[in-house]
Amino acid sequence: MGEANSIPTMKDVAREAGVALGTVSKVMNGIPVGESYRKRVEEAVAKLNYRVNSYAKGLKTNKTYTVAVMVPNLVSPFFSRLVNCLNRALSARKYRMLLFATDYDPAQEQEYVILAEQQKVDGIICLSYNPELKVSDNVPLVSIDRYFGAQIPCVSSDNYGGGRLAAEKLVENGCRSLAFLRIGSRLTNEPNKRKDGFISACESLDIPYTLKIVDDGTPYAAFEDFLREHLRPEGGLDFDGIFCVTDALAYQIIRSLRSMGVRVPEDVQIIGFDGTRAFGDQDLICSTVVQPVPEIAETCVDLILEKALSKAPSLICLPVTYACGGTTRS
Amino acid sequence: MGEANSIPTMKDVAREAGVALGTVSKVMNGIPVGESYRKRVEEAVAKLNYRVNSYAKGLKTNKTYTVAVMVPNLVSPFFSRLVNCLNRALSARKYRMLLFATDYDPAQEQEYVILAEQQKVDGIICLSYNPELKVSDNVPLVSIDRYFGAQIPCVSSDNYGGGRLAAEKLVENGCRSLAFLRIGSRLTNEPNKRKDGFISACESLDIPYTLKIVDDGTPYAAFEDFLREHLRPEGGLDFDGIFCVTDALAYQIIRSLRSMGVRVPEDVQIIGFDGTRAFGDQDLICSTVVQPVPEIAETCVDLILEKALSKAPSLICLPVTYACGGTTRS
DNA sequence: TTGTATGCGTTATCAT
DNA sequence: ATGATAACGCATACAA
Repeated sequence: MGEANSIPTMKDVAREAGVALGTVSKVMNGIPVGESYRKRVEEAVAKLNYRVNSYAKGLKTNKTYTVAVMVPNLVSPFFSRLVNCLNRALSARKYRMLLFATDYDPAQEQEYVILAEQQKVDGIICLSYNPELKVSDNVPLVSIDRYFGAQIPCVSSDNYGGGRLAAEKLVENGCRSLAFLRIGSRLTNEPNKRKDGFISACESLDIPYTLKIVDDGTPYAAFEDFLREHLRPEGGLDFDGIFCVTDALAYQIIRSLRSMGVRVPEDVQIIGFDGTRAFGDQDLICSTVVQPVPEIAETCVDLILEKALSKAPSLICLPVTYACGGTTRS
Repeated sequence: MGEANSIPTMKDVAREAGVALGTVSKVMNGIPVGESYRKRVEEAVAKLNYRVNSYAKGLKTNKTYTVAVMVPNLVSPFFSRLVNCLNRALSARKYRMLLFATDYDPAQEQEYVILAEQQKVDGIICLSYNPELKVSDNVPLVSIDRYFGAQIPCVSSDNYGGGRLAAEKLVENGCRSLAFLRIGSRLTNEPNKRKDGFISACESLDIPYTLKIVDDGTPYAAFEDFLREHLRPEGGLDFDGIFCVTDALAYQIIRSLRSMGVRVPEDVQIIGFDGTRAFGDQDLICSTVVQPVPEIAETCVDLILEKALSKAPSLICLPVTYACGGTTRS
């Protein structure tokens, strides 16, 4: 009795195989044992359908092969692509992913960090909107898109370079006057540098530009008002190129413009940011600055599994690329 | 020494508070203890920044408050919406999510199930493409969209009803001849019933219909060929309404038709399936049969946490709704 | 090379 | 109500 319908343990395997407990442990961990022993153990494992208990193992070894990932949500294409790549990167290294969606709520973020700490994860990868997130310093942390300080590595796209690239591409395609549109968090984060790069390029190219920047939560109508103000009676707008801070915003702007009778890209060319594709893998939504999401994911995972996290660089910017999605001339 | 920089345990808390180990355990689990004791323990916990070790706890209690979720990927909008809702549903019940993306690979699916079993999860929720998936019967399993047998509850949309609904809506909107387009797995699964419902409605309404059904992996060009075959010299197609098995397919079909000069919805009306929105939360891609994803997620989580999974219904179909996304007249 | 014994951090069963 | 102690399943140092 006792072995009937309950989950088998190492002890059961040892008894079944007629060997000692330690021998079973060695076999399960790939430590050399006599060939005949190994075989008997393997047979017993198969017969009993035995699985090592990661909880008992983790308790002993202080290693859980689990990494927590924390993002605002999974429906935004950038986040879902990111989590998808992180998941692949972790799986490839035999790690498991514990996933938390925070809905941009700082309180929830803090709560999930505590949960992850309890879970004794081997590390936390987060894209956080809580500037004062508290994390015990005995659990490795890597941040995406937000710089927390020198001790915590931050991985992001080269947002500044991406902003420059967008302006340059618009000008290359014949634009003579540009606009930058942004909606986003007021918190300082890496994506805010898209604007700085854009302005920098405009100034070195000596191209006039307009900015329309609003805080998260502002109704979209603010942008429609802005566009209408710049509509010209003879058709077109006061500018012939627009850089939108994300593809999601670009998508809305394009809709608005078309409904106003402005042609894209004939009257105005538009570049977004992210590299979003319809249904994740079909065509681009718009011309865009593509974030290197697979590389971001790989970098985060490499960092978090690194022993010497403390002497890792505090900011790693990965190169972006430009892709034409039909809302620019090329 | 030993307590200096290492992670505090219950023993440390007990010593700090000057109480017994068991007392600390009781406080951490909300079991009544004397008021003065509780206070001293709480102070010690705060001072040491103590967190219970879920691994040790899980080892004792055989309960991990963790559920494994397995889906093909996170970039497909339906999957990412599903995982997003599952995550919310689990969080709300204080459960954690272990996430596995299988990339439609049966071997990986089997491997992840084993990982989940080792992890002693309290249950597995999966959307599987492995018809012979083996799961120990001591871990609760709930399936989405694939019927594994009477012992394993399967949750899905009312795909049959959705197929009927699509046909009915097209006819309501004036269509007199319909087509059904599908690409998908040859494995029997619930979404295959969309076709059956569609046909059933066409027949009861006495409306002629055409089917174009291809296996996963077939190049999309097969559909373009099909459309071209049915192009009429005088404009339009041999049919004036199309039901596509997913929004993703509908999106491609709409593009193809427009490039062929066929107007949507003037010449032909189109309905997809899923309820996909641009960027997860913006406008619909097309007119569509909306899957009740939040309800599917809630149902799965309720089932998996249920004690008596064995006497749960073996198939639960949740009601779908129709939404106009501009590719039908209404 | 194989077996034995101890302890990881917690809960739960006991006496007290 | 509180304190001591034995498990939980495993890895490992040590003995054989």
